[in-house]
Amino acid sequence: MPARAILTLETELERLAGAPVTLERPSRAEHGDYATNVALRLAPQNGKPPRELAEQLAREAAQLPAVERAEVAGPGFLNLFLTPGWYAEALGEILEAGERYGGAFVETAERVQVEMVSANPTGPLTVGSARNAAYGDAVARLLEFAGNEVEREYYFNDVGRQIELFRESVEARRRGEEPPAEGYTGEYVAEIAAEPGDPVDRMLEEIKRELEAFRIRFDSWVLQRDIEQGIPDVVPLLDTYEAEGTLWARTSEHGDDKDRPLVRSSDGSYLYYAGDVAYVRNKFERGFDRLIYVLGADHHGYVARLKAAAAMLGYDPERLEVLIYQLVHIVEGGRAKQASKRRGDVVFLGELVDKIGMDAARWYLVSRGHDQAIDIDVDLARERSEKNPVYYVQYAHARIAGILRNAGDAEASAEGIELAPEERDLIKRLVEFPDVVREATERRAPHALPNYTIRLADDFHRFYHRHRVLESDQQAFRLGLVRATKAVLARSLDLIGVEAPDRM
RNA sequence: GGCCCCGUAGCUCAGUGGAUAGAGCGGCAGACUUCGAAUCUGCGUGCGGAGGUUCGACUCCUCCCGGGGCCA
Repeated sequence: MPARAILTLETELERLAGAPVTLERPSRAEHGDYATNVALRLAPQNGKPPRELAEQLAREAAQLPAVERAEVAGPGFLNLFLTPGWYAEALGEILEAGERYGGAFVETAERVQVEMVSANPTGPLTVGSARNAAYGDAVARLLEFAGNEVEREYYFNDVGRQIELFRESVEARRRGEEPPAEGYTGEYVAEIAAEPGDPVDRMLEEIKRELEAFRIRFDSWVLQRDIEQGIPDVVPLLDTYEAEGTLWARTSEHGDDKDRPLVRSSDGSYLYYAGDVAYVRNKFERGFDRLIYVLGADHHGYVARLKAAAAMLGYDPERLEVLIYQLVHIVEGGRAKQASKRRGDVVFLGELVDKIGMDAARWYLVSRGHDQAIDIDVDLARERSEKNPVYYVQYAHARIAGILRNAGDAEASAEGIELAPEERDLIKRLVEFPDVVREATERRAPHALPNYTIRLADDFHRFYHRHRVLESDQQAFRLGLVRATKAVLARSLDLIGVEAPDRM
């Protein structure tokens, strides 16, 4: 959903052109404030040269109140230069909306569940889980801001081989014995052993603390044990057959590349997929319109089988969405390490936060595309953190807060008399925000926000250096401009779970 | 062998059909008696390779090469 000032202009141009028009920002200033390629797209069907169509459109567009002048360029682009009145309208819209600007754009709100992290409570959260958390939470925040109702869920194993192994490892430690073969040996095992109580419960408490500190609030914590109770009810609902002493689900009929085993006939024990299906059913029965799973790239095989589960249960598979992010690799001494919680040679979320800080950690983990694998060199983390762009963006916010403190209750306005290039650029950047948010939400790609925020901070810093806000001949307008900038910076940072400080 | 992700500047990465492909880091040279210098200004012969689609391709299609992952 573009800003209203853009939508209005597009609608007027559509009326003139008789075809859909989308405006884009040219990279070069001499190509105008906005441009459209509508003449290029229309030329083939009209049998006229694109430039001729563009010339006619330019003459008509120049009559619009928002348009100062319209020019034809290149193969047939229409370049528009806008009036101060248009800028005032655009800025007024932002000031009116404040931090709500750019949000609440969905046509029909959905009840969405985002299941994320869901790491086994056999150790503290790793940086791999932290990426899941940072990415999943940013997607959830975007969906909320868009106008949906979102719940965050954490699913954890409280039964199974790894859990038993973890308990045995801690108990062996308490008795002063060696851990079992393939058991857990990390330092945190000793710390848990030194305290009373069930190791799994303690670990789970620790994980909850870590996630809260990481600014993620979960609405529900679901136990594997509880979900598995639904298995006997769900198996009869599926398309199954018996072969090789096993009951199979015919998932290959629903887009999976092969069928999945459900029940071992010899002892009636349930296999892993049976639990997956029971969980899918459980989620749908709780009334969600959309289920989102956030999984690492090593789980990409789950996509087809989870969608097959939804289909077999009679739900539209489109309502079940699996977001896959690429893995985090640990690099130490220039060499990649094989991360293993069991052996303890892994980097934990807590260590990353200790080295680079909470804001830099959240920023860093979400600022790369989720399709991009991340390397973390922990030795370099602190050094790099001092140069993290998050501080550049936060500084812009703090600077504005300082100006507004000094301004007291001075009046702010959207009306500028004469607009400098830096003021036009800053307003156009703010006008981009609703599009950035919508696209980031629809593509489940929150990394667009850090990138946008850097450009916004950049435009602000440049403006700041060339123009005084207070005690200038345009104080009210410039106060309006920086106030709008502050609101959009704060919202952008909030969407990725980073704080927007008033002082640094 | 099948499937998924990636190859863009020295390094880390943006850019899912538009004009002369961008930012951060690193490097060099400048700017504070003025609202916060954690800032600003200037300096850049790069899209792995080959075909194809299009008025127009980093972007879409096919094949090849290279890196990561899952399954067999």
